[in-house]
Amino acid sequence: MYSKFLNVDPEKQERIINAASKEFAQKGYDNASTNEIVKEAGISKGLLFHYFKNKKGLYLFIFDYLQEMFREKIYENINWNEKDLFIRYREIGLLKFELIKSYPETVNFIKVAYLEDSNEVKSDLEQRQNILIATAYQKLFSDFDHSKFKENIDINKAIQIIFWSMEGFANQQQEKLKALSMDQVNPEETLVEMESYLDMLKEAFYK
Amino acid sequence: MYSKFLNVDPEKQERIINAASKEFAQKGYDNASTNEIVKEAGISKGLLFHYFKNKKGLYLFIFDYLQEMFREKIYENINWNEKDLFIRYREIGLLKFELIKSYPETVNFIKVAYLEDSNEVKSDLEQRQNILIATAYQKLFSDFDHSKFKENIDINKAIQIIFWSMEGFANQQQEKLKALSMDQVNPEETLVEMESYLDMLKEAFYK
Amino acid sequence: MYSKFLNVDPEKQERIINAASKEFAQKGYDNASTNEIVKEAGISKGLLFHYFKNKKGLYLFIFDYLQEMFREKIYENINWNEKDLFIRYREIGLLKFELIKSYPETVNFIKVAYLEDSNEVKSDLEQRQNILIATAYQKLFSDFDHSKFKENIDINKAIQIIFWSMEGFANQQQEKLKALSMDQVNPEETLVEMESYLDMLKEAFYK
Amino acid sequence: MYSKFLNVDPEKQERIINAASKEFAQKGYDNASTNEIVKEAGISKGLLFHYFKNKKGLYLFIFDYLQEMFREKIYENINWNEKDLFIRYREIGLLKFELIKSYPETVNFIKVAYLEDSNEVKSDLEQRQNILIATAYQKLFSDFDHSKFKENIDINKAIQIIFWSMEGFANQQQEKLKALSMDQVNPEETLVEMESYLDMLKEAFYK
DNA sequence: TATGAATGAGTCTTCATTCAT
DNA sequence: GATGAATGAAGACTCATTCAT
Repeated sequence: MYSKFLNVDPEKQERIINAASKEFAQKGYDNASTNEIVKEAGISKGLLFHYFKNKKGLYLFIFDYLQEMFREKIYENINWNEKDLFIRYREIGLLKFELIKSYPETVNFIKVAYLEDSNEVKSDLEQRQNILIATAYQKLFSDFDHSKFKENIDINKAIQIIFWSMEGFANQQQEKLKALSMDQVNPEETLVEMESYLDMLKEAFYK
Repeated sequence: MYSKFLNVDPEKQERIINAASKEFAQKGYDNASTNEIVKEAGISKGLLFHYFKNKKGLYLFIFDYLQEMFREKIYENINWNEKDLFIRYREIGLLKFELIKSYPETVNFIKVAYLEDSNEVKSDLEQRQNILIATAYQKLFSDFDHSKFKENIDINKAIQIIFWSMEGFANQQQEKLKALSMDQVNPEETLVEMESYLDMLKEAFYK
Repeated sequence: MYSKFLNVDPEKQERIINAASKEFAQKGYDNASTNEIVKEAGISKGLLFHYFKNKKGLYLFIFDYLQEMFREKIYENINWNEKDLFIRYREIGLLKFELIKSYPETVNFIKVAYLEDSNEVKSDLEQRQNILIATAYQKLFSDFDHSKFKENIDINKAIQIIFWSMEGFANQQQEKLKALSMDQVNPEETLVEMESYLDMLKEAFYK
Repeated sequence: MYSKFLNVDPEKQERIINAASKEFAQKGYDNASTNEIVKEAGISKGLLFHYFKNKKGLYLFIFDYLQEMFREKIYENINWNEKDLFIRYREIGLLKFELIKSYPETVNFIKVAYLEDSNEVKSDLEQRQNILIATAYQKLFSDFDHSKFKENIDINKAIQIIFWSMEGFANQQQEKLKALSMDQVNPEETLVEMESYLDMLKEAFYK
């Protein structure tokens, strides 16, 4: 499918991926300009379409490529034997922080893609997201040791609340990041704050 | 500012507001077409720009107008004397449900506006949202009776967790709504489910 | 449908019709450039699409417009009471000559349109041509006085032969015209030659 | 000129000729895509231009090649000793029918080439067609026995009328063919109808 | 000989905005 | 106030042709 692209000079591949993910993340699918992408990547108009056939092909390639990259990072960095929910969440939080620090543009692309509502790519994205949720996501946010929860509560609902809280916390931190530069943020502090939330939830739902 | 517009026949005002909010909600700022708006509203191209100067002016007017409308609805329907957090959340949940049922298009506009990332209006929207959060929002989600909380917990963090949980729940419900039509949803059921989450959180954080 | 266009300054209408029919006649539908048309007509890119929606709309408008123009000329200049086939063909030949002299570009457009095979407009053209053949064409090349034909021949086949001969003659003359300029052609001579063919066919098929 | 091409594997030559003639016949010179041709022929982009220098070179080669092929078929199948015009036309009609049945794509290419009006190849084609008409064509449609014609008529004009009638008939049959598939056509019937026209013309112009 | 990546001018079409009426 | 004709830059995408390998 994308064999043409995957056979070219890796440095050029990277330039194109960076240019495209940045443009798509900033402007969304419809308003991203292939003109801008080729200008930024330093390639000709025709070449982009030689590689990807059309704008949609480029977008979905970038999506798949980055998704896969993050999936790999996650697989490598999560201790799948650990079944304690709170320990897992600490790991996830730490990893998320690392990823944002290392690949800010691309993290942003993936995040924005979940909100993309251009008719042109909507259904393809939804399909991909359903697959993702049914696989990696599932594995990441379930399969916990239930024996540690208090006995008189609905465990699935408790897990939901923890999930929502962590998402809320992450969004809050990202909002802060927008205003400040990466350097001004103290990762230690953020992680300590996250832990304090996790501790409150542990106190609430664990025996 | 928009005095020209506000002096015209109210029925025409409504036609324009409806046409514009629908178009913006469906396509986002950049992809919304002023052509479509004037066609739907039954007015001429020039008149729209006579009233609002440019597309951005129209967008921000619509945003302010609808925001204000919802603010009024909220003020009228919330019992501001009630300081119990969980009772307040029940009221908010109920009200949200009513609003979605009565003004689906406009609720959608406001919701989408918070995700709008067109460079053209981004900063103006952020400014408005900051103001909002500092005023109405603040009032809605704070000023609670702290005496009912357990004594050894960080009350502000508990309030955050409850807020994030309710946001997560609302988003989950909206996802469901997308697939189903409004009629197929059982409001009773939704509210019961919401209450069960609230009860769990109450158990966790109240004395 | 094309009311926008039909309401503008007739001189501008003419410029656009001339520019478009010339471009389409020379290059065919697909290869005609709307860029060239607007340049030649002295209007902006957007205006053309304001009038005609798209290239196809422009093409079909031009086709209908010119077709109708020629239809009117034919109706005015043919003596419909005359039922003698050979007198009718003399009239048609004379009229054709006049039209080519007065509207060389547009005659060319119509002629080329019958050979157009772009998928984009093929079916629309065929439909129009079927209608035309079923109406004007039919009337022009049928309804003759059969009593003057020799009795032992197939009259319909005789009429066909006369039709094909006149078409062949007209094409031959147009080929000559391409090489020479209009001025160098002697209309008298052409008409005399045509008559000599008609006389031979009359001798062959009339009593 | 095309020595590079003529020295390669004949099977590959054939693949290229078939692919190119099909594409050109279907879309005309300008809209034919060299991309499609190389894809269909199973060769690389560069190789096509290595053989033929450019698109025009390819087109004219194909034209000459097919023209020559048909010229040979004609020479082999026409009885050049027979000087009777009507017998010759019967032979030609029969041969045309055979060729259309055996080489539909390539016959189509030649036919369409005569209507080709792309500026890029127009003059080259016209030149070739003039040469053709001055040679093979001349021989095919002239050099008849004049002694059989009625004495008081212009024999050259009579020959023209017969030529135009046969062309008209052939076009009429091809129109029919477009609607129907080749299998649905009854060759017997077509030839009988052709003969009836020839008989009428014979009656008209022969002693 | 053979490949196919690379080019960039050209294609039609849409758009917010202006301005004479 | 109200109209809608007019603008032209920008959009995605295609194409014949070249050239390093």
